[in-house]
Amino acid sequence: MIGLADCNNFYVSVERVFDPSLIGKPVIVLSNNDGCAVSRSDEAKALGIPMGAPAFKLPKSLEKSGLVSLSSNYPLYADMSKRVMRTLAQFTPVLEVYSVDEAFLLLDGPRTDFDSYAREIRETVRQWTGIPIGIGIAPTKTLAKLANRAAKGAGGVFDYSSVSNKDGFLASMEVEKVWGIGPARAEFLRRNRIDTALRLREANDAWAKRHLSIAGLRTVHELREIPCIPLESTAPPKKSVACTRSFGRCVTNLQEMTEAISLYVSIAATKLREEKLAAGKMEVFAQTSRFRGGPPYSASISFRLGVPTNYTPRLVSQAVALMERIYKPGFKFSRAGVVFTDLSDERCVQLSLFESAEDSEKERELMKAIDSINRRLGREKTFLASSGIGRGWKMKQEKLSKRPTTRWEDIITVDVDKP
DNA sequence: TCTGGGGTCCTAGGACCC
DNA sequence: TCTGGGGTCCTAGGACCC
Repeated sequence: MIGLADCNNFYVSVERVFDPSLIGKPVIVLSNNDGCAVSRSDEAKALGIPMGAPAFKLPKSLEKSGLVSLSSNYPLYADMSKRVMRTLAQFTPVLEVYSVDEAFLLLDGPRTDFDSYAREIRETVRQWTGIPIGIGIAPTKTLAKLANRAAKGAGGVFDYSSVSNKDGFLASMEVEKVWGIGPARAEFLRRNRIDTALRLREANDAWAKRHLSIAGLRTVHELREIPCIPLESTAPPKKSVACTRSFGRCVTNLQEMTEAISLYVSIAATKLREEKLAAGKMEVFAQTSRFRGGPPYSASISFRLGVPTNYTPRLVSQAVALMERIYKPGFKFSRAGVVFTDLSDERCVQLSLFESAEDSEKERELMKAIDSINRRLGREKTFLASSGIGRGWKMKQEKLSKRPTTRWEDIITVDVDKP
């Protein structure tokens, strides 16, 4: 049996832990630039504020209702998320952290009274962290997600396996409530008279595969209590790392665009290093706003990095060059970003210098970078393979190692671009 | 009239999730 | 004036290979 634990109104609940005066009030947490509502308390939902509502469009009258709008504080939410997950982990041998506020738990164990066990888990999380959660229980992940929705109106815990009228339960669930059915598929399904989870469960396999893809067929099977989506206790390695931002105002010159992309690249490169990853490919994009007037423009360009790297200076100068290629004067830009893909572990890293190799300060910088890589790799020596190394480098090179190597993971290449 | 067949790899775009 | 950010997976189609 699988449990899905989900934090209620997570960001708002975290804010309430640190400021209890917010309890009982309508509260929303806003996205970057205080753009739109990304988390709402029950009281805010009752005022009719939809998910994603733009803050500037909220009627003034809501202030009179006591609405509190907070800027988001993601490091705080990430920290609280860890605390909640650590608590949940005490109750299960297999915990899959699915998102910042959700986790699947394997409930097969000595306890078979799932409902009271889930209530115990729920109460412990509330006592230890202050965060209210709901738990849905079912034989498959997809059904556990549905059960979790039902838990909201059932005292925080809902066990699908103990439901006597399962058809009735599934018939009461609209098809877009099913995990994996988004707006586009829901509209398609409704056109084909499939408007509830029950009707989707009864769909023809071949038809479902043709129109909903293999993932949709899995969803159908999961509704039939056939597990198709396994629990994954260890997170698979990341396939991309990104930093993208909306500006909050129009940007109409290249200078600001390159400044923005430089910042985003350094943020994303820091993430790479934190995860001990190196990127093999970088993609830079820039867009105009789809909400504002003016001609629309959206462009992206990708660049293969040759030897993977997470070294900020090299990535920044490359990203600036890419931005210069896609930027077009005359457009009002509202968004830009960088996405790193083709990730590998950072044993294979390219460093780069953009000043003269004879510059002693730059030399020290590079040696520091190599030292820090060696420390992270738990290695005494990192091998240096490069062309274009000036006289000043010969000695350092020998100091590093003379051992020949042919394996990529032993190689750090150093580009020395003279000004 | 009639223009192979089978495979891989890459990319772009769409859909979905929180 | 002001409309989020970071991910994953799937599919179709093109380039390329023999």
